[in-house]
Amino acid sequence: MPECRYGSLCHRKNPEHWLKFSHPRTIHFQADSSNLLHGRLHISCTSYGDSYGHRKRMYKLNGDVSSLQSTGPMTESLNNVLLLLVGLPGSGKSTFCNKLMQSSPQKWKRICQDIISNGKRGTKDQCLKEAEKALCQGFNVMIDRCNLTIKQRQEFLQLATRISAQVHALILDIPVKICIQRAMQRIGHEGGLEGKHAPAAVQRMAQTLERPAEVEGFTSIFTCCTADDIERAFCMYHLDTQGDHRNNDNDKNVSGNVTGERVCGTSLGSNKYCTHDDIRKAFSTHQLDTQQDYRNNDKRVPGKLNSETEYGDNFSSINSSDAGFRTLAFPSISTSDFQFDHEKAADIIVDVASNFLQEFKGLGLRLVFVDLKENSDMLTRVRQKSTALGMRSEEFMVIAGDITKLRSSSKLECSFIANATNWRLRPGGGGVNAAIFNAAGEGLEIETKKRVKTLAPGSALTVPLPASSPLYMNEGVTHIIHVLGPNMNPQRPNCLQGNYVEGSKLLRDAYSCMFRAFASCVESQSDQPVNQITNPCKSKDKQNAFTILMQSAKRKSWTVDNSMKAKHHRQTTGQQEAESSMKSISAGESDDTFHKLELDGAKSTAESQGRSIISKGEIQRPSLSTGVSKVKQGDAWTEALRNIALHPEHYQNMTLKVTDQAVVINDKFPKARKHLLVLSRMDGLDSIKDLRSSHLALLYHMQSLGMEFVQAFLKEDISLVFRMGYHLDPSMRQLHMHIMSQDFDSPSLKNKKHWNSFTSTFFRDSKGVIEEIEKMGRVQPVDDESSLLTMELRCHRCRSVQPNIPRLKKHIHTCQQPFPAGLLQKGFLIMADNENGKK
DNA sequence: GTTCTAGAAC
DNA sequence: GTTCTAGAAC
Ligand SMILES: Nc1ncnc2c1ncn2[C@@H]1O[C@H](COP(=O)(O)O)[C@@H](O)[C@H]1O
Ligand SMILES: [Zn+2]
Repeated sequence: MPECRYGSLCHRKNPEHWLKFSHPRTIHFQADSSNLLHGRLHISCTSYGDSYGHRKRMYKLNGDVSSLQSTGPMTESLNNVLLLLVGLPGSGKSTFCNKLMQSSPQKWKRICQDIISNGKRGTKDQCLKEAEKALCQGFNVMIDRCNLTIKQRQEFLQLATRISAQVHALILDIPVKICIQRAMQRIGHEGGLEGKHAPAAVQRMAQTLERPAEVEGFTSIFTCCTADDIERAFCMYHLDTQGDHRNNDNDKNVSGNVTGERVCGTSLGSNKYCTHDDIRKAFSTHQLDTQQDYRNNDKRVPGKLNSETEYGDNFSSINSSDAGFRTLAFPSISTSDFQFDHEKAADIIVDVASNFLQEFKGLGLRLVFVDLKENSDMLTRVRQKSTALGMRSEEFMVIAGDITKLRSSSKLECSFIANATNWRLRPGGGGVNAAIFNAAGEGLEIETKKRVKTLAPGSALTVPLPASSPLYMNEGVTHIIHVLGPNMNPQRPNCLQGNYVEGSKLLRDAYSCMFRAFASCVESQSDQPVNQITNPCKSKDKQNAFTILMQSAKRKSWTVDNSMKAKHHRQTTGQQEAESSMKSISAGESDDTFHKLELDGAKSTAESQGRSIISKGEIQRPSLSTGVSKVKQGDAWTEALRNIALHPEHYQNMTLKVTDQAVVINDKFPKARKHLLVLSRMDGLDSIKDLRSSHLALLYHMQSLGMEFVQAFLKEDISLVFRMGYHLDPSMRQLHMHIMSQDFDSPSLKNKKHWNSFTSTFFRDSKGVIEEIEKMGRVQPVDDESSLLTMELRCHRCRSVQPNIPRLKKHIHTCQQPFPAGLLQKGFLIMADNENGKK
């Protein structure tokens, strides 16, 4: 390839030019070139493994560094610079920016997306606007956001071109593990990325990194791998108009080509400004291997993409569960032997997958659709449809290959493989099922048999592979998720005889259960010690290791061995908290009038449940009925709310507000200082499981009624935080939304069930319910619903486990931890500031 | 859902 | 002996 005569100084942006001409990475600054930053600086990288978990790189810089020594010209030429910081959360972008802002506030403007909107997170557009404004006002501008991908940077480069600004990239190439550690430890982060949610998020982001390249249009690219590098970068960009703090003793030009490598890191926090010597040192030769820098813990196993073995022991606890993506490889369900229509199936796959990825984004989950042959019909269809839908290729891949040999033949690390099984979960039958049972060895059959004997169409069963399984040893697969799809083949049992309404529903269920089983396993793994993940069958807690999921309550009656239930180990009990101290705090709105409530007795008109208990071992017949709630009926007490909702006029003394669709009352047994109920007035609607899109108007109405009251409470007491939502399985009839202050400071909160019903995923936030119905048409089932109310007591803020209710109460009384970031992000917490509250 | 209380856990 | 939970009865 001919060399472009400008080499890496070439300004052309046309990609064709870059394809036609080579641009040698070594550049030679002319002795008279005013300075490094003014010219084009390119740092070449020689791959040998890097901090983002793949390769390290050795940076070489050839250039005349004379300019680096003369502070004058550098200062002068450094104007009209748009500096894009590129780095993971925790890489030190903001620290760098803040330091630069402190040292040269007259010259620089920091634009930080996390706080651009009056101290809150804003948009890229806002950043662009602000950047343009500041540049036009004569400032240099730092863009303090991650800027990891070409796309994320593109518009800033376009802006720079448009207004003829220089655009520099400053890459903070700090190892992922360091970033994670920092992100986990920090508190009060502007962007809220901190604590236990940080590892997955940071890992996921690390995977998306696309290194800034000149071809994008950068005037300069500078990479920092050590604290010293960062200091150096600081020196380069530091523009102190008051006078230069830096050591000027070494202002003779030192010219000549210097091959550069980094030196040991020093603390960025130190106020040491670079001397010219420092700068020369920066480009003097050092061997990375011999240096003690951030990277010396990396022990990479060659040939692996992103497995647990990627990192050294020191870091295994973080990386083992969150190393990059967690991947599920899955075959097409029901389309071969069960003869499901391919077009319909492909639509369902991409639809369910994209909804799933949307819902679980942030967990670092990846789905890989696998088919044996490159030219297979399903592969082509799924590929086309997922591309057309714009699904992100990092999260959703379509590949041809043997699903049991993904690592060895495709270098794809998949811990989870879905199996299109038969209803008896037996090996054989040809196709994927035979291949997987075969590859996994008899351990899979044994582990599967231990759990269930049969599987219903539209459901999934997760089975951890024994550590001795060849599939685990050779391919790194830790779990098989068995799935049974609908059968359209008259030659096979349970043929749906062309009923694609039911068939499609079941196929959706099948994929949805498969994906959820995957997600739930990944989520539960993140709490487990490493050895339980890498050796799945050693897991004591079988409920973490396998999950059976059913889409509807009908199929929920499908039972799972109780022996599999998580053993709940209690810790020792300390002294009990005095009940009286709880009583002294009035539990909000509790009111004597409630105690006068008369129950109308059971006057239920609703049809009986009609849910047949399906015993294990029976072939599951798909059902066409849609009623899925199982709110108990018949007992008088279950009707109390219903009576109020249907006859609010009889209960005027207790209704706080009555509209045509809903009634607001105080909870008779408040579980927090503020605890109201918004009762729907719709007869026959008892549970969120019965909700469909036709109920959306009602849900919005109930939510806005709730908001009215919350706002009023917040006016009274700015410190309160609220959630509004539904119990997944309410005990009382009549759909009702809880409005709860998050203090849980009430004597009526007495037991584990109370606590878990408001703090586990048993509590479904109104906003989330509405979103699920809008997107999926119904509320999505949770994995392992039965254990939600009996699981251990955890503080709703810091998630620490508490041994019993009195201790829990004592703990939450003083726990100051922020609420889990997920709740904030999803907008489930409503507070005075409303920073992350509902719309 | 709550109340009540036996007996497990401490 | 006291505290706490869980399950039966309502
Ligand atoms: N008679 C009643 N009047 C008002 N609230 C009640 C009454 N009985 C129970 N509750 C509350 O209604 C809620 C029903 O819970 P759930 O059915 O699980 O959503 C609980 O918070 C109870 O405290
Ligand atoms: Zn806490």
